[in-house]
Amino acid sequence: MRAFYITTPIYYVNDVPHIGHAYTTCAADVLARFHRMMGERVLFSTGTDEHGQKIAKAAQEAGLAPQELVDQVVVRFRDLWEKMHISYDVFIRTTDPEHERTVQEMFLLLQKKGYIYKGAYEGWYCIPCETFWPESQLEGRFVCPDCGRPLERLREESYFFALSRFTQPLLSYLEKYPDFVMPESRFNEIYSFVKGGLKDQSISRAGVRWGIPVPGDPNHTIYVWFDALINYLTVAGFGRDEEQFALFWPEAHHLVGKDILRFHAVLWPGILLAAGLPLPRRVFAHGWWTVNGEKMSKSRGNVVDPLEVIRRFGVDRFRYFLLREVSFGLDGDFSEKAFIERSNADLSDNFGNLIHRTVSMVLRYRNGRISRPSGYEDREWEELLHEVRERFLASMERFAFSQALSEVWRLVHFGNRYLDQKAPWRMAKDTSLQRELDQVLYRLLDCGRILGIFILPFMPETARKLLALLGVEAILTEGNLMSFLDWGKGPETFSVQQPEPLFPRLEG
RNA sequence: GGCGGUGUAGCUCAGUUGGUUAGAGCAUCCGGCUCAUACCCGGAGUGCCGGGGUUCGAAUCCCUGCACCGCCA
Repeated sequence: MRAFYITTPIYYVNDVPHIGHAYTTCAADVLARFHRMMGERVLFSTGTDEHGQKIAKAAQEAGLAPQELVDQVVVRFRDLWEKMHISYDVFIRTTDPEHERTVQEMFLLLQKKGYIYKGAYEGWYCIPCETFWPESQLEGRFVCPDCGRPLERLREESYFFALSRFTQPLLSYLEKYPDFVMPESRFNEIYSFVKGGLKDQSISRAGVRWGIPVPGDPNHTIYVWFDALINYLTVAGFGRDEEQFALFWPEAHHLVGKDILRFHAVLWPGILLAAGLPLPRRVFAHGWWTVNGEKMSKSRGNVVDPLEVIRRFGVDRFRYFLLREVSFGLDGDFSEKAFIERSNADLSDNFGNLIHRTVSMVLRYRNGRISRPSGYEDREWEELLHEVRERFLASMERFAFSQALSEVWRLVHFGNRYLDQKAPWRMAKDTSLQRELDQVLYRLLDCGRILGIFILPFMPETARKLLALLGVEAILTEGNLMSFLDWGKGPETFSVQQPEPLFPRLEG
């Protein structure tokens, strides 16, 4: 049985969840649900990154112990994922003992293999912020970019990971697997970055207490990114569950924001190569959301709260908008106007209304029951579905969610056009056309059933409602839905319920 | 400054290896329908950043100019 391992980054808990977190996690959820729908073994993980100086400082300011602070913020993430219908299998926290053990194990492994050495880290340091700043971020002015106070040149003992030794192996790997980093523009960036030569990476901090101790040298804690990246191994069962690890690790897919691509596409592969482990199948960097054309920031006060969007518009409208509005990988803009227009046009007018008018006619002309009539097959429908399915699958393979959805909507448009052309309301008045009326209505119900399957990964709640409306929700217990994605795979007799609009139009 | 990318309809974008009259959605205008959530269907449009080149043929390849974006320094 095929396996699929999909991860979100673990989110840093110095921030409460916003639309960016929701975006990545939603996309990961769609992939997880899609691969489950195809009958694969799926492992879907998300979680929180809880160590580091910033957390310790925030806790101190709040008068809490670091662990108390992170415990509080974690609840907000878990709560949002529940409300967004995120079907994660594992919620990992970097403070989990299991994870801390894995990180130390990896540290020891790389040390044993000779890829970790002790050296000194020299840079510009802000004493109040307790942060090192690389010269490239200082623009020639030696003041702290955070607080504006003067920096001091400081030298600190540190453990280093010999990343430079993996420049050539990583370059070869990128050449061999051009799909390793997606989209292509990001691949090019990473490739040229690696080509420029990699530097060894400091992977410990001497002054930071809130972190995982370096094995055998408790004055040092492990650098947050080394700590964080290894979460993907912890989840997969590294050093703990060999069977699970062998199944899922080679099938790992990482979804990341473009800001953290380099850690995932350079440092992380370096660590894995050093450890002698396979690299993930894919690292996909998606874009950012602006709000009403402006960058989202706390100081502007324009941060979109996903809970608020869900409360006002419903979870499936939100999920649909996130994945349909912009093509995955590009930046997008979130605005109420765009949200309402997208939702009304696609979900209410085209999709919801097609279902509604179909079911209404089945109720009106056939008391809600239609048996599969002979000769209901239709070549045009069949050809369209086969093409849509093929292109849908190809799009999903490339994480091209927006394209996948627009493929599905070709069926929706065809359904509406078909209804207009056939005009069943006229057939109903002509006793000689009763058989044809059955054929038309059955095709449309079957189309609704197939739409329900297609949208299941994207809008699970709506899919469930739709399939229940058509009386075919039993299909949801099937392990592999792919074989039901064809004509006539529905029941011998459709028995529909009284319809409520799936997506009432929103007032702008 | 180096490398990479983008520039297509009013707006957001798609255009596979160069091959008929360049597409989609939204917006606009006109017509139709009445099963439906004032929805849906049909039609009308307008367009390949500027300049030069290769070719029987260029949105697609090459050169150049301009504008914008990303990564790096």
